Amino acid sequence: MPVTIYDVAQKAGVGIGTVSRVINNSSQIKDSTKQKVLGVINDLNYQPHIVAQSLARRKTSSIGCIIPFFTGYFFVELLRGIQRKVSFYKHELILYSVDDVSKTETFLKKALDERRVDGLLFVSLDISPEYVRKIKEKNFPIVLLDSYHDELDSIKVNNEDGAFRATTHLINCGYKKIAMINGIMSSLPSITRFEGFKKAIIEADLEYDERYFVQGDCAPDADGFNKEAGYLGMKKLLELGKARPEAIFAASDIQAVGALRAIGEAGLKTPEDIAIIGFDDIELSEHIGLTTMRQPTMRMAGLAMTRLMEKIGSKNDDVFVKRVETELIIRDTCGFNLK
Amino acid sequence: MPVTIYDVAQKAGVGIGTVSRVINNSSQIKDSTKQKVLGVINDLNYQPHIVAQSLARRKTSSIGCIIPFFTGYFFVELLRGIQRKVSFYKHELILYSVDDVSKTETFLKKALDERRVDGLLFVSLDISPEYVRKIKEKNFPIVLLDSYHDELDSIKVNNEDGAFRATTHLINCGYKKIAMINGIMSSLPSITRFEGFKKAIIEADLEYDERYFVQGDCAPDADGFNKEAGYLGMKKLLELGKARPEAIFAASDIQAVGALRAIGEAGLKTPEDIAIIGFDDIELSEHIGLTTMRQPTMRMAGLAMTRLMEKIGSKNDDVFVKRVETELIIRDTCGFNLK
DNA sequence: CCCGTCCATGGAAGCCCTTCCATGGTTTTT
DNA sequence: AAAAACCATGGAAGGGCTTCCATGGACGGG
Repeated sequence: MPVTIYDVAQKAGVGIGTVSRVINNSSQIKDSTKQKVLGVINDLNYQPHIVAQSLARRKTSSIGCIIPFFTGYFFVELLRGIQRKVSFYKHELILYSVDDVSKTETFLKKALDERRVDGLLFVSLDISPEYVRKIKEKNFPIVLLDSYHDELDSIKVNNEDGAFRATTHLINCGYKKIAMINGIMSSLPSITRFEGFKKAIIEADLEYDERYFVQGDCAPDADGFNKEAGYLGMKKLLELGKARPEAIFAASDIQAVGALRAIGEAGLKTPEDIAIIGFDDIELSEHIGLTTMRQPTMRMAGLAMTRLMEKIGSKNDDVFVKRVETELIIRDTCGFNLK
Repeated sequence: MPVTIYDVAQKAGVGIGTVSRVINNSSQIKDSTKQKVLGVINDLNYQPHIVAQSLARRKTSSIGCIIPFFTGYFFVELLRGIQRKVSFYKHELILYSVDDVSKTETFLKKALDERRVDGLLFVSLDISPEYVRKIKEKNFPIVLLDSYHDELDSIKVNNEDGAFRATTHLINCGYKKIAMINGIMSSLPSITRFEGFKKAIIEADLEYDERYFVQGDCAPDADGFNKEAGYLGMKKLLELGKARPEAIFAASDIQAVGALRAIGEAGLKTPEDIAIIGFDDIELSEHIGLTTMRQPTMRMAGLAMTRLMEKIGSKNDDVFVKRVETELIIRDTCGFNLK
């Protein structure tokens, strides 16, 4: 039988209220009493029962994270940053990883209705109007990370600018026939990255060729930001034969990896035959020398968590939006270092 | 104010016990009553308060996972399998990711003493005798995954055999000068993989050359199973000049990636100049054509979770040990397909 | 020396469920 | 027809904490 606050109180010859005050570091306590209670706590090896505390405090000290865990390593790196901050705030992280987009709502429902978490980090997914309404209604603390909705707090990356600069970098490297491999166009990052790509092409007075824009073919429940999509997209571009592009902007590093494979299988070399730039800067990119636009994952995760904890503390309801910038990381695949 | 079981009971004109029975699908309930209560639950949009349920049931419906999240993608893939099963069992997953080995105990303490989780999955880490004792004492449900202790349940991979077969495969490909890049030798997988490597070398009547065995140099808190360690290890082997090995067995895929980079930087090619085989079969290995020993991550995760749920259900205390086998995945880097 | 303050403290009530026991009604048995 | 067995149900107790309110002692001021 676990030791409870009553055992401690009895053995210390004080009331349970006093023990509770000691545990919670209340100021209204005589130092001698505090030491005595602390001694007993130590002797009995007492640990407060977190669940009971949660019930009484009406706080769970845990935050939930709804994240499409399985579609890419970008998320893994975000998760890293999140976990770090969660520990820092002495909270627990409950992971709701979505491997099938339809689960998003199930998880939202759980988090909102069951009151198991104090707040929610909602990563890279779309949120339905119905749940936005529910969230506003309950004034439930939530922060969108790498996602956006105008009524909710969000940390997002400047995708358009990132795509613009990625494409511009390829242009500066001297390429004229530039293609883009994108995710499915129903996702916001896909749309904005495409905008940036197109803008760069047009501002440089290059011709926008529809054949040079391919969307990730993928399984119905995925988002196209994966290896296969990159591979298949590249295949499609290679089928253009002589008209094939000289350089590729892939909307994610993992797509770039797939594309690289297709390029290799075609007996071509990077960057000599086809240059490529990715987006994300996931860990493996460094190893394969992929030029890419780095998303500041740690920073994004940190900002999101800080904001979330702030909201949990004080339920203010102004909408907070933070946009972070990407950084061009030049490696081998863009051909920049060839000159 | 959230709606409670009392509100439901009152509105439905029944007692709280009855409502509770409906929620929990008790058999002892007249169907007409059940329907009536269900109706009210729906009307009021009632959701049981999970924390209160946990307290009353003395179950949290959540399981914890202590995992060295940040040292490799192998863990990410295990986590994938774990999460899938956790959802299946309608539980929650609390993630305790260890980025600094010293945190292991902190997390163990939390999980054991605070009673926030019903059980624990302990992945790829070492557990101190003190905690083994505590666990046995409390009969706390825990399963070690990719780790081992003779008094606790564990799912482990046959590392020795895997390493043996990996090395043998290189031998079969015709290489004679074979090196191994390993993690730090204080970790069990490192030790057993080394055993397998050595056994293969000796059984093939090749000479075991000490210079061909390098341990991952790495940060003090890491385990050497990472990219840098692979990179540095390979550099060391390349410094051997003419005496350099013809083929490498890397104890993890991510080390192989690092090694590959070092090979590339030295102007050498794989597998023509130096062949390499990894261990793990992480997702990216397929893309870079890395020959490797696949660890059945999904299966391991599934087995561990199944066992854990079984233990949570019925506290039997026999020790369960399951050893799974690796699978040779032949791709490009071993040179097998060159012939 | 008495009264008003202020502190440290005890403990009841409350958080929201589950579960056990008691109850009254119904059905079966003899 | 009475006794026995059975059911569905209500609600108190209990799970382990926090917090508010009441209390009594110490202390300063008049």
